Amino acid sequence: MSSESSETRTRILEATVRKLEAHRGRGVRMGDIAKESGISRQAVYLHFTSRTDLLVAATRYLDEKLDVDKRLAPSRAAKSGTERLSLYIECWGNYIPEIYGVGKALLLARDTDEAAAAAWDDRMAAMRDGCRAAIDALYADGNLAPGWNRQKATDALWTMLLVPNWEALTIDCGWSTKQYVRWMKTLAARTFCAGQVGSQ
Amino acid sequence: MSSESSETRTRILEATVRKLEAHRGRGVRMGDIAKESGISRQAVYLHFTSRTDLLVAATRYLDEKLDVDKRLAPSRAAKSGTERLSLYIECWGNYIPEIYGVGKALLLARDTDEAAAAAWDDRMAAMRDGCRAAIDALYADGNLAPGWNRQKATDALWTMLLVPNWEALTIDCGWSTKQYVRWMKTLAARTFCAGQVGSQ
DNA sequence: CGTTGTACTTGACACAGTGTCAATTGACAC
DNA sequence: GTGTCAATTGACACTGTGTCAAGTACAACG
Repeated sequence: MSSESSETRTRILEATVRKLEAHRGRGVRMGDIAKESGISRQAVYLHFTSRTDLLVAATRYLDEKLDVDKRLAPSRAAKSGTERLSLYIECWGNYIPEIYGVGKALLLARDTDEAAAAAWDDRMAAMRDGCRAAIDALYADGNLAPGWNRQKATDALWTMLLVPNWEALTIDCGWSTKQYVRWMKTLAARTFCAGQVGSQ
Repeated sequence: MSSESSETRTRILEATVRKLEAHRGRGVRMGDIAKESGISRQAVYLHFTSRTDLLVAATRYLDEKLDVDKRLAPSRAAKSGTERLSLYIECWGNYIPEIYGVGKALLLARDTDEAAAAAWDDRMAAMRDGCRAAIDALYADGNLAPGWNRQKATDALWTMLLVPNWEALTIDCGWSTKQYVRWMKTLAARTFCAGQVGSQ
């Protein structure tokens, strides 16, 4: 059911993404999505078994559409750990605003739904892999700042890059995503790269 | 109604705090709280107009019980900006785990309820005041690291200290609160204090 | 042409949780 | 005793999710 790709299914996914984007992931009901898709509420359930199922599918759909892998390529091709760290933050930082609505909805569903929690955790685990790869690259260069081991450094970097921090700085404090990215790069470099001092 | 202080009211608040603490703020229903208080569900509504009203009251109750003001005294009495920053982080960092359950419940209600959102924002605004005070003290000493203005530094410090970061490091990554506090102090000192280098 | 299958519609309904309402009980005070 | 106040009981409205059954529209196929 939720694995095939029909025209209607895509229309539902498009509508879901649109609605969630528009409402920042909050208060979007199955009926709203149905209306936006131009079909009945029940028809949505013909394609997705539950709200969570739909949210998860929408996340995957968006990932595909935005081509995460392609975006990550530069970071993977980096010549040094320092460069890799910087490029990874650049990539992820600019990705957050694009998935924010859908992500937020999943994050909210997380608190009542086991499956949503798993899907979100999966997502965060993937992001964590990127963090670990950057830290490992730094370590391989002998450039991981003293006082860190790879595990703890990965923990700290992963936490820094979590969505709520982007949310706080941009939505609550009014920073632009560009400012956010710039700051995170500086902070990470200063924190994890040996011999780095750098000012803001 | 929600302003007087009867014996039953206190019992409800105690029960609420206990339940939320035990379940980390998730999935606690009005009926559960009533049962925990040893009264009927409807009786709870005789004391609190809504779930949100109860949550907000529980937050205030807990604040009073834990005596926030007293805890903040050392930080306020600090002799230097650097010390103030450190003591503030110490205080807040150790406070988070004690209010986590209730805070989380409020944070979750925030997404569906206007009043809960306002209550939480209030709370965060208070925390932000503490951040601003620390940054101002640093600035007054001429010790705010170059590249920062007070506004942006307050934004950044406030974001660092937000609950989700504690949540990620302790609950998801398994750090102790002690480790968390130590790291936040180091990070903040290194980031905001002029001439500071410091290792982990 | 009729048959069959598929996608969708309509409307009813079960379920959980919040919040409301009305009638009742029990205790204590005057 | 009578009044008052706190609490109880049970019914109910409302919202949103998810299910179910019957019906419709349409295309493919004999």
